[in-house]
Amino acid sequence: MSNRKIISKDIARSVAQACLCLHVQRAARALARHFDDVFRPLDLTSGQYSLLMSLNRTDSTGGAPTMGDTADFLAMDRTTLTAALKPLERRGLVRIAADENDRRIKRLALTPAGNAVLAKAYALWQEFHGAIEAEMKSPSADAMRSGLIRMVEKLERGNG
Amino acid sequence: MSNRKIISKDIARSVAQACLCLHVQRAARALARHFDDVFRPLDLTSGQYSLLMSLNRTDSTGGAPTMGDTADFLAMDRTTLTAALKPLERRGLVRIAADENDRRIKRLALTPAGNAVLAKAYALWQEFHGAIEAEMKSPSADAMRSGLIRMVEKLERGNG
DNA sequence: TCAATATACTTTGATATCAACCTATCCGTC
DNA sequence: GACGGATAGGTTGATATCAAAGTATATTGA
Repeated sequence: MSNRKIISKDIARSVAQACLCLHVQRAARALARHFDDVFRPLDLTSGQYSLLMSLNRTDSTGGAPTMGDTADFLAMDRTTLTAALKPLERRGLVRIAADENDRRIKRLALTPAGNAVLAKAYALWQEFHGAIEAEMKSPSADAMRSGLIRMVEKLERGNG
Repeated sequence: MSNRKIISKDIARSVAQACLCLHVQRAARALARHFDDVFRPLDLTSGQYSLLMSLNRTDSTGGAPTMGDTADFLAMDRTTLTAALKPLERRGLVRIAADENDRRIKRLALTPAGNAVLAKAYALWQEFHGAIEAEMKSPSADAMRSGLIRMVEKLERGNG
């Protein structure tokens, strides 16, 4: 008894109800599939949409977003971003250029083609994202979103 | 003006605040990294933990969980599950066997080794998951979780 | 019976994800 | 300038993710 080596079905049930990891991953997969479908006419995934949209930002100095900057914003490993940019650069949607003053830094920018695709994707996003929020009723979506944001802040602070 | 082809920084900012896709993916990545760290001593990822824990269930007929059954539970594509099981089966943590009556169906089960690893992982999970919930204050974690669950239900119902 | 359809799962190919390790550049100090 | 440490990214290898197309088994209907 004291040296319990087997997880009972009751424990498994309670973990399945409580585990944030499980529910966040489930939601991530279901949402990604949904928006992958939405953006399929543009040959864009939901992750690529978030990445392209994130390039309309400035870094802490007001310049174009950098690799590290963007990876932090997306709560993504820097090496994941390197890989994720490759198909977008290959398609000519994103331009990557070394900073003039610090050759270590790479600055990311949307090309005109990237901007055009993003504008079309934004129209789709508005339609389908609005539908989801409407179905969830706003307060519930808001509570979920603020919980997610707070959780990421706390998780990232630890590793920072 | 009417044929706007460029996403302004203002629009990008509002999308970044509102987009559930972005915030759920961010949270999924941050949480996965965190629990990957937690489970690293057991050479287990957070996703593998959820998968192993999900095998302590019964399908709709009361039998051992099947592939499709488990994929649905995790809101995961069936082909993803096929791939995810391979390292676990190779390590001898999971056993996969064709159903006696319907050879199409594969039934999944934890091996004794799988159960032992899962029991150790569960102890770690309790400790670190409790800490996250405590930091978030319970009502906020609860609101987030129920929002996520409701969202997945609605998303999966559509595709069914 | 047997042909058509449906169901359960697999394989392949592309992208996503991260850890571990590596390279290039900058900065401070001597 | 040269060394040492710090910073910014890249590469490799393993797993995760899904779509498209495929295989095997079961069911249904003529």
